[in-house]
Amino acid sequence: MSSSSMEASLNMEKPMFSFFEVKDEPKIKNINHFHDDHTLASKISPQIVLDLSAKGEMGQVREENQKLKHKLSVVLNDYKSLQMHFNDYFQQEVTKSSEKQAHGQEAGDGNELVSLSLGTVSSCKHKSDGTKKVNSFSKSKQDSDEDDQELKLGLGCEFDSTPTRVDLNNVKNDERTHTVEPPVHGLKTERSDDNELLDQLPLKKARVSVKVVCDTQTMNDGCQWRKYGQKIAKGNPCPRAYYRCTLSPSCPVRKHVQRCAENRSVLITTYEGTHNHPLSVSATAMASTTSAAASMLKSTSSTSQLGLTTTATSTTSTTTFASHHGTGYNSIAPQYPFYHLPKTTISTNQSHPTITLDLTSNPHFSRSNSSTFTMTPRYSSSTCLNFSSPSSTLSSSIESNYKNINTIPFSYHAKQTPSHDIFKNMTSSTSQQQHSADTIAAATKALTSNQSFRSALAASMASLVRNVGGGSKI
DNA sequence: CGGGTTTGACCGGCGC
DNA sequence: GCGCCGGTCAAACCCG
Repeated sequence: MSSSSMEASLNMEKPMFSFFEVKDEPKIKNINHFHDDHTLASKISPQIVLDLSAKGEMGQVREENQKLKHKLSVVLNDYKSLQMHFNDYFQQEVTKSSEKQAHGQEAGDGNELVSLSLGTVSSCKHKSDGTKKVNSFSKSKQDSDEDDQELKLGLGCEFDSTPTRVDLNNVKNDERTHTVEPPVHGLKTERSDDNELLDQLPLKKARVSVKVVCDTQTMNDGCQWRKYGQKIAKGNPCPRAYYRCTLSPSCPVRKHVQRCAENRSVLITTYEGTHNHPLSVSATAMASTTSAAASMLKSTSSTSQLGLTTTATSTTSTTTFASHHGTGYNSIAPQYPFYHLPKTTISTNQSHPTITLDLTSNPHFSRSNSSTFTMTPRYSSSTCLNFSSPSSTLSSSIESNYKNINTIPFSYHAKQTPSHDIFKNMTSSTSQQQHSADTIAAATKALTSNQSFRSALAASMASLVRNVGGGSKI
């Protein structure tokens, strides 16, 4: 090996040394050695001395390199061994969870995992796809060992082509590659019989209606909408306005807004579709609310019928993983405790499975034994309180950071923090005409001043960084 | 001038 | 087949 090639080799090895934080001792030793040799240098040619010292230095470095390579191979072997054990463990968990869920759905109880997706038919089928659910579950479980009574807060987009077994190395890639909402056709083949309603309506997207008391023309949900039509619907003198999401040109999400015929102060906003782009925090809040509702729609669909009214409790045993559509931003959602939805109505009007969240009356939120806070506070006329104004600087300012965190920081372990107090404070304002900007500012202040919230947010960020960034596989 | 809104026309599903 | 109705399109219009 020539000296130049050796130098090249050394240059290549150097990063590894620094990676393993090899101390400078060899170098120091070499320097001393160099000095010793240098005393001879006065008698011998300086060039020869340099060659000798360099060769000696390289020899020691090579020796260290060999040791480190050996250590590295040992570490890699340990890592592979651990990974195999890890996979085996998860496969066992998969089996257990599948059995649990199969029994849980039949029995109507089950674990309290909720998929939060803005319900689409394509995602509905996952309800019966036990394996996928478990995949999602197990993946999220990496971040938390809590296995029950938790809620996945995602922005609804669920895909059906995830691997049928736990392959931790592939899951992440799968999520990232699913950028297009799968076609709704042919879904029936994969769905189980317990989802009769949606089986009967395989081509219709689930809808989520939100009824709020609102003085403004539309409810500010953090998204950006463009009006594309208006109609006078039968039986309601108030016109219905049609909007589509303009945050992304290809976003399929639409909503229509209509005032209640009986009570003009009540605004009925119906969402349909799933965002295929990152959302601001405020928009995520809305999406998560509707997602939870959509999930409930799915989970209760087997018993739903026209006019069925229920208070949303932990009725769902759905554990489908909700990842943000096509972006992977929400590839791993931390698990959160379940919270209760407000008064909820499920119907199949117009052949669309629709769930309505009635936020116009005091919802009497209750807390389950296991925790949780009520995510959906009562809306007042100052609607923009909960979901910021589209024009708010909050949304835009958060947007950039939020692109890395699509998991909603709106909900977190309530065991740690009575976060509903935040909302109580936020919603305690009785000023019906309070400007949204003021409200947003207050909300921002309330959130950012809450240490626990920040901690939860940091944990959420860390979780995503671990799983989305850096390419780490476990 | 570009982007959003308005509004009449059009289309497709559904019931009779 | 026909009419009703919800939903969408697109040209005209408006506004900053």
